Amino acid sequence: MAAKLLAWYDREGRTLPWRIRPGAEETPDPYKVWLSEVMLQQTTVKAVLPRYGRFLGRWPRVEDLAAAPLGDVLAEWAGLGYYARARNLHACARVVAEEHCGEFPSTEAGLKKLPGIGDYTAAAIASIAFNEPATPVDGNIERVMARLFALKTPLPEAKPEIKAMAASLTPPDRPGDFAQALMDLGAQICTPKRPACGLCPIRPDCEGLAEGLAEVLPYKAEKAERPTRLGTAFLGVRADGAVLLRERPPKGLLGGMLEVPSTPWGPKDAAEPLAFAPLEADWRMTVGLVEHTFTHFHLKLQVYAAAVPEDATLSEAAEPERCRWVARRDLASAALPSVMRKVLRQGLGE
DNA sequence: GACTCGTGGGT
DNA sequence: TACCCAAGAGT
Repeated sequence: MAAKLLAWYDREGRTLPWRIRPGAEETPDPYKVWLSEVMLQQTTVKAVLPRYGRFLGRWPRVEDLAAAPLGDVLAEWAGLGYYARARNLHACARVVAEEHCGEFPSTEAGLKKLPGIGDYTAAAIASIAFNEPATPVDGNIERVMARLFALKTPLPEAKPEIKAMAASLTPPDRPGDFAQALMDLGAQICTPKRPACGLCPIRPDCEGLAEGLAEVLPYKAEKAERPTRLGTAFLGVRADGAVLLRERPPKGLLGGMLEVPSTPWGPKDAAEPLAFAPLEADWRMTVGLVEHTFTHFHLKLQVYAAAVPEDATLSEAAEPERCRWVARRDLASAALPSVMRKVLRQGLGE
């Protein structure tokens, strides 16, 4: 099975900037493997491609990343989502630079001690960058294994079983290529919907296909429904065009990123939203409603706007020590998450 | 084990 | 439209 899959991978595998082509002389750079793996966590290859190049160009070595201010890293990450990844990436770079002389640990166990590196990423780096006999299991590999073995146990209950199956198939000589081959198979052939079984190199081995279940596996536990949260945001604009923004607390949702100041987001609107305004002004509801969907809730943000004088005093309710005026031309490169870019786009016109 | 934590694209 | 889903980690 592994041999057939590897032969397919050598022939049909994707060419990606962080990947060394099978058979090449070059040896993988653990820094690049790590960076790509963290960026790819729950994120599509398409979304990562342009960001990976920018990131690497700005911070070519782990020491460069370690020396950067966190705010710069968050700004570069803006729009990619799951911002704890960027915070952990930065923390991890500092640990590697300062405590490991700039060299990543080569074992799965050593890697897993680092911030932002969990089961999957530790096994991925160990196998891909260091040729260690580790078996990463991502969503693709879960799907491929569930189908290959016609596994009817639903996820996430099936995870230990799947890990054992994948480990039993991993060839000792090419663990990293095998993992990447499974991931490419999952991304290109063994897709979640309408898998291209006719093109699959391991079709004869697939018990799921034999049982007519390839398309419906893996089974999954039902997920909770998403509630809706409401809030009111205050877009203050100075005569020179600068916008009032605020840094969010360092952890939690959008931690460390910039936001348009707002009321807390709750199941109901604040009774007196204006009590949360960052300053006294003629707030008007001209912008309207901005809607955004996060992983586990929908947000409906009512946006007020006001022209603000140069000498306006920030109110204590807005926590002025976290506030700053940002020039219009600096917005593009600021640490603004997508939901806040949506607010600005709608509020500043376009 | 169950939550929290983003975003954009595909169906 | 309303889901589903993507090279998951931390608590």
